[in-house]
Amino acid sequence: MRVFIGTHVNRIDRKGRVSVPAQFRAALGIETASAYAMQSLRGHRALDVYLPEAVQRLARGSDPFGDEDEDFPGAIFSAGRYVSFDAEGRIVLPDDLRAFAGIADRVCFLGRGSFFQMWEPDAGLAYQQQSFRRAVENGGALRRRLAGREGEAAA
Amino acid sequence: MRVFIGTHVNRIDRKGRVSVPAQFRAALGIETASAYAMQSLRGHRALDVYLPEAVQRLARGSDPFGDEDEDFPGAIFSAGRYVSFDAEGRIVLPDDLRAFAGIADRVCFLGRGSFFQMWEPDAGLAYQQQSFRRAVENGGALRRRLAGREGEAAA
DNA sequence: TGACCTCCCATGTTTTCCCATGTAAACCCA
DNA sequence: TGGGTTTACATGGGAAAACATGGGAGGTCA
Repeated sequence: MRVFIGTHVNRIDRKGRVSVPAQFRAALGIETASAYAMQSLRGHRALDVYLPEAVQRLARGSDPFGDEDEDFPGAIFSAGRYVSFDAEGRIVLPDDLRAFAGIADRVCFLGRGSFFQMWEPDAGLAYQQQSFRRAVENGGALRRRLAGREGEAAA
Repeated sequence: MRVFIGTHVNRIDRKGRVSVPAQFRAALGIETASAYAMQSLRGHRALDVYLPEAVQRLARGSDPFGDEDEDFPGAIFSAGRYVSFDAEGRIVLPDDLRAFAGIADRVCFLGRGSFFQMWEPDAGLAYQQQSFRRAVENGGALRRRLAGREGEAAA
């Protein structure tokens, strides 16, 4: 199973290229030559990056969002872009996406399980800490899920 | 059943490597080449370490296009890292996790049953003693719980 | 033709792999 | 049971591989 985990900060060179952390590339799968990057649907000043399959699945209409919601799929397909990797594992970040996230010369990669995000480093780290603090406050259920103690003791 | 028991203090070398106590490695299982280390969800200045499956379990059923609630387990994925063992049973502790726990050149490993923690030694030992004292004071309830199980050794 | 993009190569740094060593615990045998 | 020996473990360091990063050449599109 592919899981995006951890926090990484990489530099953007003058050509607009940035290395995607090797761990994330591995999680995308070696056979994957591209990913789908879009303005965050979660209201963050950040970019969400998905597996190409995830977007295709959405395009086929097999998503949990009903047909009555035209905005959602529309937003997904107009606010995003496929980004492809060069031989060194870098992507070129399009200017408009970069502007949306306020990214200048460094990118903060946040692993979020089934996808990952790209942030301006200060904002990304601040968000990470804040959302982690929330998780601690409400963390009982999460802890049980991690420890494998919901139901039975497996760990 | 895999149980993490006991307290150990090991050194971090100049490359950031630290030996995981042999007992804990055995509890993780020889087939386990890695573990999941993350900022403690318990509000401690420490790192919680789980079996890799724990994260898989959490990642499963997480929809990349899910609603705002996904934001919540999402914090777990950015707050941690897979750490893998070398042939000598050591892991390298990432700088950010190390900073979070205030760990300099020594690590205190605390077994906590279904997982274990890594602490800065002074803080970890203080916490261990304090929580043990609390357990003694509330011993009645604890003993009743223990009595319901077959014999377990305490550290 | 010029701006831009992509593929390819180069380089310094970090990480991983492999082997060596000191020490402490476990084992064995008289 | 005492002493010697072996094994397991934590720790250290060098060499090789992986990685992030930088820049140039050729190709493309307007």
